[in-house]
Amino acid sequence: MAAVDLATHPGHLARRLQQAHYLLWNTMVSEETTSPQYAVLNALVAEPGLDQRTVGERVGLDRSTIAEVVSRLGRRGLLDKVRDPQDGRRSLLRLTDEGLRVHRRLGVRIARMNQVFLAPLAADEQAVFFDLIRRVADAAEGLRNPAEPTAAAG
Amino acid sequence: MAAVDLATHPGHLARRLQQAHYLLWNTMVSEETTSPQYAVLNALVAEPGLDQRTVGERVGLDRSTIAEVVSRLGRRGLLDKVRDPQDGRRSLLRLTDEGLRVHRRLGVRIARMNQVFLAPLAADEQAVFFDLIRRVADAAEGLRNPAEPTAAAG
DNA sequence: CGTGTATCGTCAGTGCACCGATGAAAGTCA
DNA sequence: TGACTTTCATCGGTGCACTGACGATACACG
Repeated sequence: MAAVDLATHPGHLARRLQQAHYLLWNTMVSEETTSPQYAVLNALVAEPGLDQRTVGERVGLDRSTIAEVVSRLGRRGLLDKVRDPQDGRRSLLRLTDEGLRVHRRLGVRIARMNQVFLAPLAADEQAVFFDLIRRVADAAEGLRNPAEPTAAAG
Repeated sequence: MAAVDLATHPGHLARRLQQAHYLLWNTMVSEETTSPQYAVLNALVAEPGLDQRTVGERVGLDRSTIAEVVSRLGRRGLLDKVRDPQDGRRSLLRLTDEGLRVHRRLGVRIARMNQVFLAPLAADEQAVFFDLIRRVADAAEGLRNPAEPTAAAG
């Protein structure tokens, strides 16, 4: 009898939070376009013509995963993918008109969903919620990327 | 140019948080046993002989997923699975000695990992972190399960 | 008793997410 | 110029997570 309470395990809570979001997205936003797919569309709205690897970095997807997501978006005609003539290793990505349209259409629905998702928290609590999660996620990612040697690094 | 800041999207943060945890788990806890698998082991330590569906409910996994997780744990000899003689639809689960051993061994490593994971937050912030995430996740799950009609439901 | 309904587990299909290996392209340096 | 190293994309493998459909079992009602 040495069972622990999973509610005190941040990893378990993180997984449940993500599942909850997945369900809400599926019902309130879209059944075709997933949240990671939207993140890719959004990155390409901000910076058209970005290369695939950098897009992955922007949205937090590794090389294998971004390749699959891009492949699906391409199959649906939401983006175009061309080899960089300057650097034959890179794939440059650009949204199609349809891709732009999908991105714009989802924006409204996502805003509505976020309201529902965060409804249990008061406004000031929502700010704390964002801050705490971001700090934990950033720190954990920092453990992976051994810290770029900036000027004042020891 | 109508790109949004993904840092204001709770779903995106939830995904990044979970990925960060996944990486930390992989390096600090175990490469064989995943966090959901541990959750199942833990549920069976608390309540041996539970049926498969209820275990899934306890740890937040749907029927399909719990079936796969249980299958992997069974293949590794960490639990036994028998048909309920009272109800032929149910599968009853029970940890083996090896399953108990794995659960006990991981406990220490998980505690260490949680410390590292939550290190960026002060003690009182950690409490808030748990509270906010749990409230959001619970509420979103509640939207799915239409609320059991308790005595004072309207 | 028999028919209809609900529940449990499984299976097929889709999608995210990681690792490690591989091959192509680019850059470095002797 | 030729060999070494790095970087990017892809591929194969594993695992989590959901949906929808299916068969078997159990239950409830007439």
